[in-house]
Amino acid sequence: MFSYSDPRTRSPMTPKRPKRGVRQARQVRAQSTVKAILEAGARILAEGGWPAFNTNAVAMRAGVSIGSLYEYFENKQALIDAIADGHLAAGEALLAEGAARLGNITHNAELITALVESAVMLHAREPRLHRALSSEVPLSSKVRERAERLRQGLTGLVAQWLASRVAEPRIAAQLLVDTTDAVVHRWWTEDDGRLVHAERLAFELKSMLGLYLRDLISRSDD
Amino acid sequence: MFSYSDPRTRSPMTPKRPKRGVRQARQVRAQSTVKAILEAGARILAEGGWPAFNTNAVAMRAGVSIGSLYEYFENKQALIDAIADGHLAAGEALLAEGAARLGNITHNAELITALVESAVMLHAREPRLHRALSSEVPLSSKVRERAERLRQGLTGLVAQWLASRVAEPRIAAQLLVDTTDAVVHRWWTEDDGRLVHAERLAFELKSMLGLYLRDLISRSDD
Amino acid sequence: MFSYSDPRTRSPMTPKRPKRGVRQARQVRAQSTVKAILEAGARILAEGGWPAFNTNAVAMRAGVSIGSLYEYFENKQALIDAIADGHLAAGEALLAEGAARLGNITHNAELITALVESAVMLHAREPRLHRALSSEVPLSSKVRERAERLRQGLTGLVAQWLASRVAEPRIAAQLLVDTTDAVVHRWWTEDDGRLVHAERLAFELKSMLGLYLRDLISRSDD
Amino acid sequence: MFSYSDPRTRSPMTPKRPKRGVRQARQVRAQSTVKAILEAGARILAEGGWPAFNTNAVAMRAGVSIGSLYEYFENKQALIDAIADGHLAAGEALLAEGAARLGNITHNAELITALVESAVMLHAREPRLHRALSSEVPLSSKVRERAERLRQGLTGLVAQWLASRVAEPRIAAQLLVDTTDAVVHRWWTEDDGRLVHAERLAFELKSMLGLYLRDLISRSDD
DNA sequence: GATGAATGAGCTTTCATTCAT
DNA sequence: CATGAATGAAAGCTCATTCAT
Repeated sequence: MFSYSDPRTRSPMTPKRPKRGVRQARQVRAQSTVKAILEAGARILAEGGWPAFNTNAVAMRAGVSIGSLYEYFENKQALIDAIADGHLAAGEALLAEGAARLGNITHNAELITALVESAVMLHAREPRLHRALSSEVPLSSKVRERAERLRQGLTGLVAQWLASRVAEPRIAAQLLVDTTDAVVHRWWTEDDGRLVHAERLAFELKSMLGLYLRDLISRSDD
Repeated sequence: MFSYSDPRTRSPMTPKRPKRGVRQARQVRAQSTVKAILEAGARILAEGGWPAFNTNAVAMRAGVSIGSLYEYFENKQALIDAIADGHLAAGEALLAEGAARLGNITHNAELITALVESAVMLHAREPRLHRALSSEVPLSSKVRERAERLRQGLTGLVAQWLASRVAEPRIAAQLLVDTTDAVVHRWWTEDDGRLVHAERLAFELKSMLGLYLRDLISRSDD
Repeated sequence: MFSYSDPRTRSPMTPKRPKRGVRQARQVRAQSTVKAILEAGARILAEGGWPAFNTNAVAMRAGVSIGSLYEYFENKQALIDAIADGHLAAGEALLAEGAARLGNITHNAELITALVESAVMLHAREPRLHRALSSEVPLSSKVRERAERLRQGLTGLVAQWLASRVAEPRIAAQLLVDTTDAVVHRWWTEDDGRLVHAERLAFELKSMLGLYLRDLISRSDD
Repeated sequence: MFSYSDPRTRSPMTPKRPKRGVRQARQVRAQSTVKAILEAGARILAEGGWPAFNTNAVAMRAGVSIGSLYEYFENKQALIDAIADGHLAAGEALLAEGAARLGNITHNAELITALVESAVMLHAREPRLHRALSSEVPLSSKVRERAERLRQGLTGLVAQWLASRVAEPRIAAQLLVDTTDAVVHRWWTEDDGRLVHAERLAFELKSMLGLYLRDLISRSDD
């Protein structure tokens, strides 16, 4: 559900020691340090999972001293939260796009396709990192809430589209979204993406969701 | 997907140092010690998750010395594997039952219901333990393979039932099984089971799976 | 104000991990470990002061692993509190003795002498440790309260003796006690005990306190 | 015993790198920077004690970069020594004043009052800073010697006044000075100045010192 | 001279594991 | 066999100090 967030929303970007007269030149260096740390953290998480994720390893991998890491992240939790935040931002961007294009969607198939495609997009980019963040890593409640909000947002979007077409849009939306996300999640995380018949399964998934959706609409036509 | 495994498959059960000239009495005591450790471990995992799971805590909770724990389990990994094995055994039992009753199932709805009910059953018993084992805890490849085999077994069972009814039973079975498991997993692990509309959602899930299944069958009738 | 306390009052003596069926044999080993740690800590404090007092150094000096230290002391604070407690216990013992002998004291001079002698006794034993504990070391409020209670106890004892002799025993007692303690403290901690004229000064101190006391009594006789 | 020291004795005041062809303007700026740092340090020490005193915090509080701090103070020790020096200077000023007025003092009571009042004055201004400097903070031997010299100076002054009146002016002076300082110190540092009966106690202290002094004089009259 | 990002030694604490009793 | 005291590698984090800009 995720990629690197725009700096405005990223609080850990500001060092603890407030600096007066911050200069651009300095900021550039600092920005790249932060970026290096976040990327190193993400890579370590993707490669070795949570057990391999320790602050010294992240700092070393980022080619930065441990002190610098703690200059920009209050503690380990803040670091993983920042990484998760970056990952979530990609999902939020996708959601925003989806919201913009929602008006153009008229056919069931389009909705279903958009849903499945975006779920796949989200998982395909960094499957191992995604798995680590969504299961192994203990995220702060703040980040968990943000992820939940993202999920609610998506469900809301789908519910909105369904509103004029089915009797209980909320329930239907939740099933559609949960099924899509859960199934895609499983396919991409189990076996480290070495899934056989991925295309075929995605087709069947869309087919199943389509059947369900059509049935819902016909039910509410009565 | 998982009760405590039969002793035959559990290697750590046999103490490292061979015992000479001792029997029954000792063995009984050993059995109960092992059982106490496994239960303590499972309870700790269920209550505090992976972060709370440390060997000293498990030994203490089991009312056993840390030395005894290491007498029966080579290391921490062997312990969690044993706990996971126990959990898997429950799933395997359910699968065996299912296999036995498969012949009696004739209607789609029965299959779907059996599938969803058993998934719920598996998750409902110890949701926190299940979550811990299926995401937080780093399991050995051996255990992961056993879990995979269980999944394959279930998929195979469903595929077998479908074989005479649809064109591509394997693909269909995988979608049915994955969807059921993934969706139920999500519902039971998100929010610690405080899911709203759980009944309603389960109904819709069955409805969706039913539609898909009926469609598959009709497709292959052509 | 202080020596090593009797085990009954020393809470950190019990390891964190509660042990069932504690055996005597084991206890002996544990006791000596705890003692070694406390003594090492006291010596380090006495020799290098608070800056030199770090848990690794204490463990090493005690000939014990750092893990053992944390087996018996929850954290660094608990360790210094335990050391301070031990030191306070000596003072409390002295106070108890004093209380027992109070009835036998009839002359001013006896009271003054007892006061000054015990203050000296307390400081003479381990001047550097005493200084470290009473100024450099950040003690927990619990220990500070205990020290305060000890002081109050002594003041109370003196006040009690004065009660039948002077108008405002509480105020007088406080001045006597504070003066004695403060002056002796200064003499013993400044210059690391290399005080010249110590005897002479103690004599003068007693003389001064005696004059004050006699005056107080005569004042209240009017 | 202490205000900010005269620049002649303060070596760290001169920046390490010699400045060529620059004057006044720079020097003024440098002076104010140093002053800001010293004041920030004093305030931090007064508010949070030694544990809160770290160079980065001082620089920030002074509104100065950490680099600038190290431009003017070789290291942390030099900084705290400079702060202590400033504090000592206030005491030295008081001592100088006292020396000037010593000739006008003829009555015992005047001496005692001057002694106690100046002790109180010294402690009353910044009790927490005073406590921090006189106990928590590890001062260099240089500063400790300067403080000792101040004490000796005061004792010498009193001894000088006593010289024509008592037999052993040095001993007597030391007891008077030590008692005053020690007792006032205790009253002002214990309980952060929330002392009850402060007035009353000061009165009694003066009374006690006066009795002692009168006795000394009468003794030497014999 | 000033800045503040960067450094890394050093400190506290945890916990899997061993081994003497 | 059972015990639990002891171990020590490893991880999180701080802060005095440096140095490129």
